[in-house]
Amino acid sequence: MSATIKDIAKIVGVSPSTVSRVINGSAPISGEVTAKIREAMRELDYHPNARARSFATGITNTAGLVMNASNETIFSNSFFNRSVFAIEKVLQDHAYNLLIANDNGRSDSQIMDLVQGKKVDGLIIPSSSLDDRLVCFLQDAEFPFVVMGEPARRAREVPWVDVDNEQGAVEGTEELLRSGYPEVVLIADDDTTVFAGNRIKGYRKAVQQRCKEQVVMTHHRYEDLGRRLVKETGSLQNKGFLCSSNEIAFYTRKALKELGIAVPGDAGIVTFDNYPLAAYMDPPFTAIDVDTYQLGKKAAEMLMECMHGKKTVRHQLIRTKLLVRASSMKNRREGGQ
Amino acid sequence: MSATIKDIAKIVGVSPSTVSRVINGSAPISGEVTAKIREAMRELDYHPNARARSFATGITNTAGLVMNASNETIFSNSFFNRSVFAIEKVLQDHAYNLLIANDNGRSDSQIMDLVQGKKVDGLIIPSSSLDDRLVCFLQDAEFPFVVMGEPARRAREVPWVDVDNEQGAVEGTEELLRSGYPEVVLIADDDTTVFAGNRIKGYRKAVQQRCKEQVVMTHHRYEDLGRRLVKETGSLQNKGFLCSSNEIAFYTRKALKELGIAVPGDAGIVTFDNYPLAAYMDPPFTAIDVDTYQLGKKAAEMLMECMHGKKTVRHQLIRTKLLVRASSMKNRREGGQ
DNA sequence: TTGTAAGCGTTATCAA
DNA sequence: TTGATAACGCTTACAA
Repeated sequence: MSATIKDIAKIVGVSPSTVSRVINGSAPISGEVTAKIREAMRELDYHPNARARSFATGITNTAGLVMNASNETIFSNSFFNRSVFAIEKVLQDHAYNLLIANDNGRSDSQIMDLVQGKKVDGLIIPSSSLDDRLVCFLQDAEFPFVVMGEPARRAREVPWVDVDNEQGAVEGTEELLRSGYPEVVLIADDDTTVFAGNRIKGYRKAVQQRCKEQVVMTHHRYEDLGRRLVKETGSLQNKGFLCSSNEIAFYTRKALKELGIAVPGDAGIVTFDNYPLAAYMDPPFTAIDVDTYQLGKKAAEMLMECMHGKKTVRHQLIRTKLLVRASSMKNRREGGQ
Repeated sequence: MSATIKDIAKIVGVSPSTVSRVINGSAPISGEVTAKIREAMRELDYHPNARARSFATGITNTAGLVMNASNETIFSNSFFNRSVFAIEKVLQDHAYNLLIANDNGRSDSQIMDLVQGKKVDGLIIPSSSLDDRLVCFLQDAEFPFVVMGEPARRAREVPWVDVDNEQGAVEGTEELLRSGYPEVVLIADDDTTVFAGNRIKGYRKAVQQRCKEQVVMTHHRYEDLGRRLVKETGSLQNKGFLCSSNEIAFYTRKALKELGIAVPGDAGIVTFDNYPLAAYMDPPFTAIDVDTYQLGKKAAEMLMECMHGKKTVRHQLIRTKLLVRASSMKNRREGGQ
């Protein structure tokens, strides 16, 4: 068996509490005793038992991250990866561990189990996993948590971090207008999610009075996109397309090609999200990039503050960054890398 | 404060141990008492304290997954996501939790901390994080662990799961030969990693006697790829290219285009890995798909067995699957989806 | 600056 | 089938 605090105490000839105090710096101990204890710890290769410690203190030094795997997009998505990396880093800097749980959507929620079983001191939860019942539960328990993504309900009373989708849409739209496409069309899968709503809001803000609003919903179906675009917005010549995903952008570009409309030149494309896909398209897509590392970082930092009882900013938006590539230009410039 | 086992005991008028036995089914208890205890647990909304339990039993019911973030590719990579999802699922089915730790490569390793601090009962470690020192440490401690990816050293004495890169290379090569490209060239970033070595091995096995071996290393540099290919292998006409990554495949395709060589038709491409990128290329790339879900699942299952002391298969290869798309065909068939 | 002793919630050992 | 009692390793009043 591994050495315990008692073993150290015995060897040095002090009480266990003294050893504990040296380990935690929780009380002043004479230099001499401290040195002897340190020495003994090294000799016995002593390492504090985190289990025992967390049991004694009531603190686990662990935060939980909920992933929502019902949402398949998480996979094609570097979102999760970078966020996890960032979260882990922040936690580690505070000597916290990261527990990952999957929200299987069942009622015997794993999320509640983490709280009730006292397995974690705080939670980071995707907005897709947040329902009223869970919010009530967490609030009743006064349990620290942060939501990733602006939630559809109770957004005011719950702390969250999100990407500034509105700003991203504004910048994407303006890029197309600025490049010389007088009309900009927003193409999204649907308008039911909060993030889609925010993108539409930003788009509206940007086109306001400069051109007419044209929003097309794909409902996740991309065959026949060209014809639908023509039907809903008229000629595609000289239009800029603000696409809400790389996939939409791909099918838009394909539709335009089939209709003999050059990109860039005859039409421009800007897409949300910057997966490797975007840069490798022909032409490379101008993208509204989301810093998911930052998103995770902010979420973790906010959670750390919550767990330590600090009253702090409750909502944070991460700015997007426009990566200008060929697809949004107006005058075709071939030969660029 | 939340209810404890003692509260239940007091209400029902039994001893705490009896309550514990009902909870764990660790000894036969009369139906009547059992019912009363169950009832009381419901009434007080009792949930066992996992911390206390793990302290008492010495079992954390938690497994650790090490991620190696020094390896940037992890990000563009659905690898990690799907594997994590699978691992979490297996663990959850066994009532285990998943702890994520980042290997920061420093000597005060977080990995060792998990073991020494008794935070986890077992570990899943990427081969990139495995060095001799760590292996010795884990073996000395007789600590259960499984490696993801065949390790470069000590492969025989350590349990691991990996993708069958050799088989994948065989199938990819054969697809190109079968399609009618008499010469197949393998393009890889380097030959220093185990997985690259296995791919080369598979490629060699497949071309053996059917055509001459032509292996080109990019060393992660892709400008000028066309010229280098010509220089090292001669005319690119009628060649099949087995690319070790989607990125290589992209640049190969680009180079061929610039040289006026049609894909498919004049040349064929098969790529390892099936990121969204591959399917969205023009033409869509035939891909050697890696089931990372399966990889994670097997790793977790193997770990569960290790943790429960079962002697079991120590090495597992996950078969790859060839997804045939347009890029490996011989006769151009346009118009297909 | 240090020691004593209680306590954290659960399980496990021994008796009954 | 049940109950005492100790034990798990550490922290933390309270005393000294």
